[in-house]
Amino acid sequence: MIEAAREEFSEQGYGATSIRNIAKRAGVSLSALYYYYKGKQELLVAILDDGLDAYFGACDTALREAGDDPAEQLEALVAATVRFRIEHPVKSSIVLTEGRSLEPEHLARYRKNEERGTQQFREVIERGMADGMFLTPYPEDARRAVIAMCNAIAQWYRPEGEVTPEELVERYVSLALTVVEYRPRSVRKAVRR
Amino acid sequence: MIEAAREEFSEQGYGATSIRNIAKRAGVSLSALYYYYKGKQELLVAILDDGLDAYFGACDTALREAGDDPAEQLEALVAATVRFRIEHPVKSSIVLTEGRSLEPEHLARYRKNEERGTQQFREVIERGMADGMFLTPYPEDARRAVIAMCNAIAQWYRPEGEVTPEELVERYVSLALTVVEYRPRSVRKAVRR
Amino acid sequence: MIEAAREEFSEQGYGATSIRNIAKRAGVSLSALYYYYKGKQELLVAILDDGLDAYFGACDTALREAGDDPAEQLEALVAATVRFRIEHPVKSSIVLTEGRSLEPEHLARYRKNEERGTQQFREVIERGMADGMFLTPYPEDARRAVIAMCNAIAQWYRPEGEVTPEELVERYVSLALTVVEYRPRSVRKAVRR
Amino acid sequence: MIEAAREEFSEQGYGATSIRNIAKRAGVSLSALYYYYKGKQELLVAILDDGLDAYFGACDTALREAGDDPAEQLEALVAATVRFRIEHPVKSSIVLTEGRSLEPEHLARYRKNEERGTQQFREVIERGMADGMFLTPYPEDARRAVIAMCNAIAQWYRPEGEVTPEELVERYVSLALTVVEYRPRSVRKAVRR
DNA sequence: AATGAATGAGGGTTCATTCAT
DNA sequence: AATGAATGAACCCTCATTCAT
Repeated sequence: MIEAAREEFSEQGYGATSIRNIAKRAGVSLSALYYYYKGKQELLVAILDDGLDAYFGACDTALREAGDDPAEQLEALVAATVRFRIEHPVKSSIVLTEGRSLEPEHLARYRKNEERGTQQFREVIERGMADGMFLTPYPEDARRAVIAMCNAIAQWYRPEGEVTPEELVERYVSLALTVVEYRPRSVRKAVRR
Repeated sequence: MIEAAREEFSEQGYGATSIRNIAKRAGVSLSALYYYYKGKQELLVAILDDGLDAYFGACDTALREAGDDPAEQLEALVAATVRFRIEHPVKSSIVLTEGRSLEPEHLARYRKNEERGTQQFREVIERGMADGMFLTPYPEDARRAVIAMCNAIAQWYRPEGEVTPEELVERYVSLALTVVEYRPRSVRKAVRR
Repeated sequence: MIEAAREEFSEQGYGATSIRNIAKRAGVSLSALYYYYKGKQELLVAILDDGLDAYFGACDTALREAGDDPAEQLEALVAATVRFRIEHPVKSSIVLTEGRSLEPEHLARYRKNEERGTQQFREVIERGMADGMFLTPYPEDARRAVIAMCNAIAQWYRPEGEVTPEELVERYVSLALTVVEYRPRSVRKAVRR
Repeated sequence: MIEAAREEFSEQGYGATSIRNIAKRAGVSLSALYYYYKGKQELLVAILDDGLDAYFGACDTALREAGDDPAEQLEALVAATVRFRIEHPVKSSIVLTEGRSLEPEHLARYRKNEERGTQQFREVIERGMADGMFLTPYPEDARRAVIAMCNAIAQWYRPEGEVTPEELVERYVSLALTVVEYRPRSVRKAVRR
């Protein structure tokens, strides 16, 4: 039911989706849908909440398993994000595009959650800068770049493609480290001499 | 009139936009709108066509002014894209999000145009790889990353911000070169020795 | 439960009242309501029946306590009606306005009951006319006037007002006697001479 | 169209009336109805406005044609009201019952208009009291009684009945004068002596 | 060149009611 | 005795579009 809504929203956008089609797709009666959700907007809220929770859950787990090292943490975040975009392209696309369809009362909470995602990356990158591991002259833009490239995966990735998910994760981790101009400690020492 | 449509489409999405609101926003009668455009879909087509034309025009000009050097050409493409996203955020957002709202008959042409944008970047990067100027191990993913980070600008850039457009162009050019792991000829020579 | 229904019907009218709101107001589940009443219409019937019974009960009691004198009986009827309208404005308003919402099968009985109320007044006034106590040239219209003015109380009376219920009863009794042009026996004798 | 709405509202009440039935009754398409009226509520407002205007227009005319004499003016008001209730029972019933269906934004204006009707009667009666022509001990209640009895006509009067409209007007004028205990000047003089 | 009037389809939502439990 | 789940019909309203003028 919520899955059906997710797909419809994702394919046509919130505004263009008819709640009747959602019901039809879910194989439920229109009224049944209204029995469980107060309306179209509440469906969207439920979907967005779920999407954000799932994503942040994955991020938290990844961060917990990573060490303190900023590079490791950035790797963890990127890997988690890439995996999430690959495994949940529908959830991803809704979270990434339908925030604007929220009515004011739910928008605030959503924006705060969104900001939380931003902050996660920002902190890691800032710590990497402080440690001298990330050398990018534009940390904020680098952060945006990393996030944007990971998010875009949801739009183009198809499981039929030749690249395995794990291979893709590896690539994006590598790309992200390149973007922030990561220099491992050993190299830095070598350079210093 | 078309400008009004652009703004409505951009704010609410094609599906959620009412043609009446477009007319109201444009200060025209509903019938007048139908006199100039056959319908909602044709408005979208006109807007998308115009958006793509403007963007590709800017790319072509930039490429023409750049030399043969792949690095220079990548710089030109990135600069043109960033400028376009900054100066035309509305046009950009529609082109980047409302392709899915096209009915089948117009979709094919649109997809081809989209592909043309992809191809532009791909060719430049491939030439840079061939020349040994770009060292990224993942040229396709690097290309996607560059495009994604440039496109994202349309979503977050606000003219009130502290960064001037030209400063931003410079940053993104720099980031893009980082992503493809650009090594200028002189450096390469130095390294070789 | 029935009280909740009464209030909802009275505030918004039968047609505009939702059975869900009744249940909510009564603090009962929707199904519970259906367990005790077969449906919306039956609720209305119960309410109307109760309203009519209560009113006619009050009238009967009043008439029984009054003597045979038509003036006394008219006083009794008016006093009973006024009191009922004051004390039961909600019951009153439903009985007075929602008869039209009855479906045909219940309408007949309701109309007969309504007629009974009419008849009560009519008989008393006719006897007063026969006795020469009531001199109004238009007994039927006088009857309608008396009933209408008493009924209207349910619409405007507010307990916060300055007039006490008993004072109001007295006034309306007086007004009713005026309407029928009551002349006590003694006066009549005096006039005859 | 508005006439159809009037009849539906009058027969079933605003809340129970379907806008589709109004359209059907008017022989118009549903959309056509919405082309001329913004919605159900606006239809009601238009109907109430029209009803009040028509009634007050009749009152004004009647008062203008009457002299300064309070008795004459009361006669004029009663006659106008009775005629209006007879000739426009549908308009009357809506104005008299559907005020409660107004949404807050229109309610204020309506209440003010309603009050204007009240005031008209009140002033005339007060002047009659001041002149010593009306002797009723309860002028406010007498006013309410007169208004209530006139208004009730809309509910019961049927043109097939035996009483002609003009005969009814005469009766109600007479009843009203009885209610306020009108004593013509000549009589009062006679009594004084 | 331009518009007011009109339409049928479909929008989201609520309804009174039933049924399995 | 009492309820949560479910339904189909109907609700008010807005939609994109057409057409006579």
